[in-house]
Amino acid sequence: MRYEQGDVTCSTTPPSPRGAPETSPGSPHKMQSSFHPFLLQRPTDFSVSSLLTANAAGANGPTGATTVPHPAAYPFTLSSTPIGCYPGLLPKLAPPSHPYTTAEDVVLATTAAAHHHHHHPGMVRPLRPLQPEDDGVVDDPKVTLEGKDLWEKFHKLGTEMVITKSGRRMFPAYKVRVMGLDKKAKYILLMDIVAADDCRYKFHNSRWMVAGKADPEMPKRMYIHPDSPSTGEQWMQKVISFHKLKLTNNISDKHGFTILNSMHKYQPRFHLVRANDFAKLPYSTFRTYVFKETEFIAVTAYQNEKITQLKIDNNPFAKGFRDTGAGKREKKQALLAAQRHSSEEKRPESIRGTDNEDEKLLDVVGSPESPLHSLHPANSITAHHPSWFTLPAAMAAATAAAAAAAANNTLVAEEMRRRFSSMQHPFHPFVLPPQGNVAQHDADSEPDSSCSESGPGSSSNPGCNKHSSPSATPERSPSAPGPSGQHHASNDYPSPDISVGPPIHPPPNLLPYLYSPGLYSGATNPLLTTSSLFGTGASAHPATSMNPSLLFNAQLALASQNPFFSHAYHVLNNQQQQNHHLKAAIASGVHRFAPYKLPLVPSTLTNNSTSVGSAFDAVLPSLSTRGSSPSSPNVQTKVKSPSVSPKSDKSSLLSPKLSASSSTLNELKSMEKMVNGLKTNSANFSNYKQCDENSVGSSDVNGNNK
DNA sequence: TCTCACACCTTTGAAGTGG
DNA sequence: CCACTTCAAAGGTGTGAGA
Repeated sequence: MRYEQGDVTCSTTPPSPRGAPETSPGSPHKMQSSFHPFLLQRPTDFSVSSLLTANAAGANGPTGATTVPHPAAYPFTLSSTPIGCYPGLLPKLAPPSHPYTTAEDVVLATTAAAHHHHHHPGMVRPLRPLQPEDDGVVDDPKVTLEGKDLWEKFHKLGTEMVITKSGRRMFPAYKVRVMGLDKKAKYILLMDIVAADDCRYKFHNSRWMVAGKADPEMPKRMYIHPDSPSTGEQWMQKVISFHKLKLTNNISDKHGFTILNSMHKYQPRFHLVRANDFAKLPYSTFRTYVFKETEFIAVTAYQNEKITQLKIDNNPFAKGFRDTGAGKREKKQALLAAQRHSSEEKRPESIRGTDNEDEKLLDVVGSPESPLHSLHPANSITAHHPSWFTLPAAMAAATAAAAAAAANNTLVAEEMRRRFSSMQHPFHPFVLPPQGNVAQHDADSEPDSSCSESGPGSSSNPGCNKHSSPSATPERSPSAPGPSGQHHASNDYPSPDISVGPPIHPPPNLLPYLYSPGLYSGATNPLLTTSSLFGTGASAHPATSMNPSLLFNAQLALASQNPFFSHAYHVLNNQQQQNHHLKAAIASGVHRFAPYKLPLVPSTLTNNSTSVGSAFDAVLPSLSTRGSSPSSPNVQTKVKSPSVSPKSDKSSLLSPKLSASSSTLNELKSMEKMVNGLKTNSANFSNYKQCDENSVGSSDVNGNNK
């Protein structure tokens, strides 16, 4: 790579609202991510019986894995009956008007389900928390990026992804191959796209440059692979493609597409979660993998002609624009070629080199000599986390399908399964404060083998902090490939940055919140974005007309911020320490922790990541923070100290001593606001708890699916 | 910077055909 | 009944004009 250690700087920027990746030793970037509860099942490829016992499966793995529920670990609920607190028949059977489920579907489904079981409508809520991962399953996931070569080609030029109002697919498609899974255990695979930094970019003089502070972040949505959940064996048999994920710049999008800001840099992430069903998702450990080469800048129209050409050359849908085709481009290129030819004949040799000017501009970006290079904030361990975890309507409907199945309504169940088997699973936005996502860290928790690479991406600069780069590791010298060699040492592909996210305790009264009219009144913004929730959005007041699904997610976010839950999680955490299963999990690198608990244990940082040279390296502002940067040498090299870097966003999250950063304070304030808003609904919690308790031990079954 | 209509292309699935 | 082919519709592309 072209990064020099000395060029690496640590961002002093406090945890960005957008979150930042937490890194851990050995390339894997373990970030304690908090995810929020939403409890739906996706029945795809699952038998009705499995649907009936979805939750039960959570207790007793479908594979026969012995998963002993530990009620003590879950102070709130532990029913094994999916129907217990999430009863019902399906509400909507008619196919959605669009291939993407909306949260509205979820709400409707859950509402109907509740009605069907004569539960208090207002008490509609997700399935009770399930016992996650105490299954004794030991796996060692290794994830490789498919089409890495192509991704690198784009990355070197500065990948651009077109976003449109109607939604646009990514190209190259995000595909991964997973190995090392437990063959019989079930996994849920997801991906999301997070802001790579706090910058807005512009394409000037054939290169990307920082053009200021980023616009308010768009609502976050997570995409669940349609085949989820499937067994490890099934996942390992094929290439896992997320090609159906669509990008949009339409903030009002109701399809569940991933909403991005144009001219902003993003980093796709892959999440691997071992869970039998969606209901367990929020409480399961997320293994997050980040492939630096998949970083891109969202655009409404291509800026770099080379990117355009690369797309045309490789995307079958764009064949019509290839040179061999008869498209307009051919004519244009022919014309350009002719012009170039004629002009070259007239120009002296010294000037003719100008043709390569663009090349240089682009190529230089990755040059170690470039001053811009020094800005790379690989060490900017800003706590990057999936700070959002939205509830896919598909999952809600799926859960409803399970409920329907439970009610012997096979037709309904089948319908629901059919309906959601082929759609994208949109999640709706809501974001948690960084604190909530960063908890403990275990340097040895993640196998290096699966996450040995993936280098830091771009750089940081004043007013523009790189944070999505999960890498807390220093840049690798161009001449000094990482431990695993040039990109592909142990594997054909470099391992991604990986992080292990924590499960969080479920806010028991999520749905009750959802139906609290007073909570979201007065606004007209249909989207209650996380931004708005945290005061960074345009809308400070949720709308009464808000899409129920979005509202739901917002509720989840809010609920998750409730100190009460944090405390519960803390208790849970302690209790779990007693559990030998948990210990085993910890030993294997999987940790649970209280998502919102501070202080946090910093992770060990290692410098074994590699980075794919990218044009993005040049998008940094001329003002380098290198010299003055508090960048800690400890961060630049392998670090196993909790003190990490004082300027690290991540460190600020991990260490109580650093929690006093301004940004952290702001986030705390935001949390306080949300909590205040939740107080009015806190009474609902007791109801929820009671319900869960009533349903404890009411189920069994297995996950004989498929 | 963004949106839109457009031509060109692939993908998908239903319908048709033959063994 | 199955496998294969054909066909049309749906939908994924980048383009370029216009806002």
